[in-house]
Amino acid sequence: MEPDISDLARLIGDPARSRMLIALMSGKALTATELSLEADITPQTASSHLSKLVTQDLLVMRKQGRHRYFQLNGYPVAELIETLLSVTASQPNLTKTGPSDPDLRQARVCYDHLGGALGVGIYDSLVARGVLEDRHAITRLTDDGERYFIRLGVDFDAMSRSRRPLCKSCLDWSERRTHLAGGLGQWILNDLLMRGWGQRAPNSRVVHITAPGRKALVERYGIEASLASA
Amino acid sequence: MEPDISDLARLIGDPARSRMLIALMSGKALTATELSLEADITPQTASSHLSKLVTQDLLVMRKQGRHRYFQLNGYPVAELIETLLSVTASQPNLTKTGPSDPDLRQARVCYDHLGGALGVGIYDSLVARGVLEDRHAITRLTDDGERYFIRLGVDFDAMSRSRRPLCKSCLDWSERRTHLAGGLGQWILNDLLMRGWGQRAPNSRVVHITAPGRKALVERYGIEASLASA
DNA sequence: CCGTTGCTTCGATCGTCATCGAAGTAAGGA
DNA sequence: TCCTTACTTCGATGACGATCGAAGCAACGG
Repeated sequence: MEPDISDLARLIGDPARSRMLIALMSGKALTATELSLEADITPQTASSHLSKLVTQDLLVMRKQGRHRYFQLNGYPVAELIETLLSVTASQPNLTKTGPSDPDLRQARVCYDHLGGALGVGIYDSLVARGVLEDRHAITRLTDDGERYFIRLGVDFDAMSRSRRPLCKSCLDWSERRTHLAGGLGQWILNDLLMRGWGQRAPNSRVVHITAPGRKALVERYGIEASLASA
Repeated sequence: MEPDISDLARLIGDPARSRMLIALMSGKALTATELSLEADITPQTASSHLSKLVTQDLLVMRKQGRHRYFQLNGYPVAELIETLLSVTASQPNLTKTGPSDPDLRQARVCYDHLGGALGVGIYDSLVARGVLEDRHAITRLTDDGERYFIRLGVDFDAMSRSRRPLCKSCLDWSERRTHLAGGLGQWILNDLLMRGWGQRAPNSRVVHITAPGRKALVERYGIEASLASA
């Protein structure tokens, strides 16, 4: 007898619940009210849904005074959502949305790292420069790549302490190609944001790149200039 | 606007449909009648469900006379199902099944490669022997490993012609650890079956290992003897 | 040709569950 | 203290879709 996946799938299969899960792919913790707005439902409906998602371990909840903050319950859940997004996006018969948001395709947060055309462009450039090695869809950091990132400021000692993979290929749903996940993928996104080269949109996963940030990304990662344009 | 994953999830979220999808994780093509027996529903209900699964690209169908053979629509779908299995198995609040089938945990087909304790045991042993390198959950074949598999009879030229990754880590739902997927994972399963060291159970994903097969696996892959016992 | 088997389509039935109005509790702040 | 806001619980309602009996079409084999 294998695990019964239908409960899990059915849990995600409700439109309101799936919209809330997608919103939480931003990696942020959102309140119940924020999530009800995301899903365009009343707070009482959201409350009922969120209770289910917490009971069945897809979300974790933290109380802060009267606020209830919800987050995805870790990386496996994010991976599952991204896999669903990827399969959905690659199967035209399942896609009934109109033209997708160009900003979202350009650059967006994929849980804790950068996705979209920009994320893929950085990945490709790093591979072309011998920083990463992509062999049969397996991604690893080269020795040169390690030195490259040390120069950029990465603390590999701290990163090694985590069981988190350094490089992990993450199939980008909008580009259908690989962007970088893992510890280094996360570092790249955080670095970009901390330097002010881009900002996260307040209520979506979009990452807007500034004009100076564009130049900096071209220079830093060797991406094509057209990829960093707004 | 992101892809709407709720349709896909809801499609899998029906108990009868999920049972059929799991049955097809054996990698075999099954007829509509066989699938209706798997799901314990009438043929007419199965027909209705299968039509949906084909229309929405989760399954492909081939007619042979009066027989309709259904298969999973490729590796991304298998990956999605295995991810669902893994998340389900790791979340006790979602698991309401009784003790799992020990044969299924021992050795089973995961789409086209070997999973279960045996699959994980082979993986661990290959890592310990320097055939595979598992670094931060990324799996790659070492140079020694390439020679090792050439000696075993692997044709890497033929395998390189496929875009299929050589080694891919696949998270095993019963062991919660990695077994080997990709071209080499597939080769190992096929080799084992062709040599008669084990046989597939007729109506499940279980792989039964013969007594001589046990010895051979211990010798060939250096697994612990206890792992190959029935 | 005819009976059997595999599979599909149709439509009525009924179980499931998302939804929100109403009501209530708790936290925050003036 | 009192008003506002965040959130939960309850229960009735109605939309949705899985299900199977009935019927039909096509392939197979004696």
